[in-house]
Parts: sequence; structure tokens; C-alpha cells
Amino acid sequence: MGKGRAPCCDKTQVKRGPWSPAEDLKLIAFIQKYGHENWRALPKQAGLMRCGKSCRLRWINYLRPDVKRGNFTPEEEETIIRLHKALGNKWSKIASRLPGRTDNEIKNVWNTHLKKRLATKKSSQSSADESKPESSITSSSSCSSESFFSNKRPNSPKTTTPGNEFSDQAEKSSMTDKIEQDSEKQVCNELIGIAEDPKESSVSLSSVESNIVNTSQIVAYKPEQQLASPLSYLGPYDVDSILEEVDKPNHLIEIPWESDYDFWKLLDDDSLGSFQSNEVQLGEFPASQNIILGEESVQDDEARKWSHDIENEFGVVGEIKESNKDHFLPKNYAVEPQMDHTQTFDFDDMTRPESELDFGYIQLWPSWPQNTSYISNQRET
DNA sequence: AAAAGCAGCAACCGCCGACTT
DNA sequence: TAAGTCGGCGGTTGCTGCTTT
Repeated sequence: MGKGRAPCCDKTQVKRGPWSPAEDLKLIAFIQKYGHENWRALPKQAGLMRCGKSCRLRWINYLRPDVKRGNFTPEEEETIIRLHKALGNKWSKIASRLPGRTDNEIKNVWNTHLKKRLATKKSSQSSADESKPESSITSSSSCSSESFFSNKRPNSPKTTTPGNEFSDQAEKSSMTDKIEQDSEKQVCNELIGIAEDPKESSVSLSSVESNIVNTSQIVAYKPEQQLASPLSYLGPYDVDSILEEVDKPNHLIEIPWESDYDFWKLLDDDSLGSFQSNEVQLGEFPASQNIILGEESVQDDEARKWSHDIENEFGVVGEIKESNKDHFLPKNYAVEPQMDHTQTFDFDDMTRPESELDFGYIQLWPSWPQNTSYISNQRET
């Protein structure tokens, strides 16, 4: 090539920084309804002023229904340590062995907790090793020190407590020797049962979720499954209006940044009404909002049902007590400026012309992660 | 009580490989 | 085969809250 890589998006035209609940809702609603076949185009289709990469990251790391939040269990930490020994900084591969965990999260945990912990142990251990030979301890997921099983608090904040020190066994496992002797892959296979075919084995979380690309799959989620997601939205956000946003034809008819012959041809052919992508009917939605999903056709009632389900899932309820809201809102959640929880809220970048917004307070997932603080000031937009 | 330092983590950046044209 | 696009990955940044002084 030699031309340098074109930027994935126009940095001046996209919003950056923390995601607001409204943006999350939009993204979730869009993906649940239409999938994410094309991340680059998704923001525009969903009406988000975000880079496609940013959307992808947000979805993969935080909004996916199957993403697991909360502190890492000792077992998970041990797995990370073992896998890191075998694989190095292959966070996505490590993540593939930890269901529900994302590479980013694992990377953070490693950098902030495990690395330091191991370094500390190593230094203390090395001094101890000078006086006595290293014992041979087999490595397995069940080999754990007494502290390994102590302090199991899956739902407690993610911080690792001092009492939760990882065992020396994990550190001193025979892994080290084996890694030196065997190939990385062999060791990995032995310890974690990775399939021989790397292509089969390296199914990362992200790739798994990437397979969810059409609505027929998305809607297969049961509400209770979705409830397991970190969709604990709080605040006076009008779910209906947000869902309407992603339904808006003008959001689905993507006006490309760059001229796209096919797109304009599409318009010229006056085929909008009947245009069907493989998964999403991008054309102007009739009132019925028929969506062609492969062989499936989501009819009126299905669209309504979906909307209704979402509404139920978000649980439009009465006001959330001030004392409770802090419990649910994620840390660093971008909050629109001067947001008043007692009043309706106008999304600055997604304002509806005639806002007949009937904001309801959205009940939160009971499983919203450790986030306990409420950021009242918004970082740059 | 205020300031400084530290830790945690969400998000961004840029590179790479796979795939398409 | 070259050029271009896109998704994915890993490194890094910078903001925020907490702890210490």
C-alpha cells in the first residue's frame, strides 16, 4: 500500500469519551434489533455520533448480554496467571478461556493486580529459593492454596483483597518448567485443553459474539438472558423514544461519508421500500416496520413485542430513590450535563424534534457491577 | 480539611491480518 | 497480485475515586 492507513472515521465528527446511558441504550437497541454486521456503518445507522470501533468496544466489553462483571474469582485469577505464562499477553486468547470475561478486563486485571502480585511473590520467593530448592508442585486448576478458596465473593467489588493472595503454587507450578521445555502450544493444550486446531481453539469471546449478527439470533435471547447483561440503566431515559430512534428510517438509511455508488443506485432504483439486505431492511420502514431477516420476517406485532420486551426488561418504573441510584449507575458513566433526575432529559445529540418524551425511570438490572458511584460531571463530549 | 500520590479502569490509538475487489 | 477495507488485538492514556500525608 504505502499510502498509510485511512482513519477509521472522522475524528472531528465523532463523540469521544465515556458513553452515556442514552448512547448505550441506542447501541443496545440497534444491535439487538439489527445486529452488527458492519461496525463502521453502525454508528450512523444507529444514530450515534461515535466511531465504529468505539461502538464495537463498548458492545464487546460492556454491553453484551453475556458479559460477566464483578470481581474475578480466585479460580479465574489462577487461570489468567497460568495462561499468561503459557501465552503471554495474548489477552484475547486468555479471554477465550474465561467465559464472560473480556480481553480488556483481563488485561486490566493483569496489569493492576496480578502482575504486581506475582512480582511481589517472585521477589520474596527468590530470596527464599536461595536457601532451599524449589519444590515440585503439579499444576492444575484444583491445585490451590488455602487462600485460594478463601474469600470467595463473586459479587463483591472487583478489588482483590490482601487475604485473597494468590497461591505460591500457582506461581511455582510446574508450568514454568514445562514452558521452558515444551512449546507454548503444547503446554497450553495440556493445561487448558485447547483444541488442537488453533482455529477451533481460539474462539474468543469477541469472535463468539461477533457471530451474533442478525436479529434472528439476537431475538433468540430470552429476556432473562438479557437481564444478565449489564444493562442497568438508570435515569430518566425514555426507552421508547430511544428505541424509536433506532427505528427511524433516517437512521437506517445510511448516508455514507464517501460517495457510494451502490447506495445512490439503490435510491435511484426506488427500491428503498423493498430493499433488503441480508439481515436488515435498510429502506424506509413502512408503518409495519417489516424487517427481513434472512428468511425471517419480523412482522408488526413482533416489532411491537420486541419493543414491549425491551420495555419490560428495562422495567419502566417509578422514580428511583436518590439513595438508590448511586448503587446502580456505573462508574465513569457519562452523564449529560446538568442532568436532573427529577426532570425529563433531553439527549443533546439525539434530540427529537418534538419531544413528547414521557420519561420513565428505568429499573436497573439487579446485577449491575461494582459501579457504585455516580459521576455528575461529564467529561468532554 | 486540603493536597498529593496512587490505583483502577474505560476508552483510545495504531498496527496487523484476513478478506474482498 | 496489488490495493483497499474492516475487524480484532494489544499497548497506552487519561480520568476518577480512594488513600495517605
